Amino acid sequence: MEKGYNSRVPVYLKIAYDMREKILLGDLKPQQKMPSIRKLALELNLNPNTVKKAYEVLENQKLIKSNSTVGTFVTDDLELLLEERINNSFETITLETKELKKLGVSLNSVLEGIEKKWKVL
Amino acid sequence: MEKGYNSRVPVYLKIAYDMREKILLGDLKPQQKMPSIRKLALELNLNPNTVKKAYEVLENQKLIKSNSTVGTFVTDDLELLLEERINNSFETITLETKELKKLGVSLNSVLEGIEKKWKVL
Amino acid sequence: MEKGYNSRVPVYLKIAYDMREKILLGDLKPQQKMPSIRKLALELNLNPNTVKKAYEVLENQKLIKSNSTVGTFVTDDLELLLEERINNSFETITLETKELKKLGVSLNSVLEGIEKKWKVL
Amino acid sequence: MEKGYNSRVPVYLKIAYDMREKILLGDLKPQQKMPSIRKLALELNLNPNTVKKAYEVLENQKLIKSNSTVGTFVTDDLELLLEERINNSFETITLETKELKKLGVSLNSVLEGIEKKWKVL
DNA sequence: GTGGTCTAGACCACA
DNA sequence: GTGGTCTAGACCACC
Repeated sequence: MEKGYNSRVPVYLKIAYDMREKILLGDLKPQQKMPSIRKLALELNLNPNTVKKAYEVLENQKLIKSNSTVGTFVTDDLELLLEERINNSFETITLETKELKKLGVSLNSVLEGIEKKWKVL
Repeated sequence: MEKGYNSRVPVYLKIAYDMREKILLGDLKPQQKMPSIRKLALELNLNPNTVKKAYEVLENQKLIKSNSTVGTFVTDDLELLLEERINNSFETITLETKELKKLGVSLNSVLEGIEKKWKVL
Repeated sequence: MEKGYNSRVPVYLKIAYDMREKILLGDLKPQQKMPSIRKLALELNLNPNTVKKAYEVLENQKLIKSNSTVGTFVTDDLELLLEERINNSFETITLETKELKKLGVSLNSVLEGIEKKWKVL
Repeated sequence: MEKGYNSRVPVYLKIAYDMREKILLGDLKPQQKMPSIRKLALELNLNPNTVKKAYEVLENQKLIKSNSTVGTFVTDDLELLLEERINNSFETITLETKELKKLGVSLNSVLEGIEKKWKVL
């Protein structure tokens, strides 16, 4: 879909996404120190501001917490946070399901639709 | 200026929601004329501007179409519109499902969760 | 690995919460020895690591103090700690109140809202 | 409290705060166009990136929505958003109140504490 | 014209 | 060392 020069996902989002994966998969554990902005920038051959922006994204998602003069750390409330996320997702799904029911879609259609997509996800 | 603790959703949104229900349930049919803003305002004992705002919401959702000289009408593309809505809902559900999968929730948990809620909806 | 739809809060947090209650309510008194991790794990039919994690939470909150050779004890600074907690809560409430004022909520709405909830708490 | 060179609130937060005020007070209305990043930067004699950062803060708060190639606009869901904010604040206050009750604080102390602060806010 | 991204590099406070 | 802020200025895509 995209290639070369203009791979239209911003660099800072890719970094954020990668680090998010590492956190979710337990590669980076709660309370653990993240690589420092400068170091990661050097390593990835990027401007520190770009890395900073990635970290800001993760901080907005409460996955990490920055502490000036010390470093950046994976949140210690990770499990709680994930529970919250899961509940939120279920809530959204419930709302949309409600909508579908009102629009005349059957329960089976909904379940099948989800099941079919699940494997491809 | 002052919002009480129990004020919850603004009135104009409630009206929009109610009229939406009537349209989706076929109580108001495609191409049918909506009650005039003034009449509805009188009936509900509200400021016409509030009703106008509700109608604007519905028009943004393409459920109705305003024709300044003649009145307001339910869209004639209702079927198409509903299909679009259904697709949108499914898309949202797919996105959230993707999120849930990544967060470690099983397909069965998702399906069961939806099924359980469905009956109560 | 797998989180069911109804799993809600992780077990170790529940335990931490329960023990916290016991400490705050004076069921476990300052300087008193906490049940040993192994004993509590047996009693609750849980993995000792789960209990250990709960104790870590409480230690982070300075409610207990671990002494590797002797055991785990309720802090002796409990009074001071409670005062701190109360101040923190008041500070949070003040911040939120400030927000509410800016959003146009009246003092009476706030007070009434709190009073109403208080009885149900 | 602060003066001169080192007034320790970052410029971008001041801007965000000012614009937020304008939105909440209705000075900038829902769906209305915000001043463009470049124009505001010129006007305030700042680097566009600084203004951009301020706008990012507001966008994170869902108060505004950026639309490349067109401009930045006050959200059209403002009323709904504010309702949500109010409910959130009340929820937080309720949680903290619950905490205070458990810590042995009386209802009157809580109400008085809030009332005293309210005037100074 | 608009916002979005990214670099290069400065200075700050804190410890 | 750390993160936080800010400037200066480039290029991009979209319309």
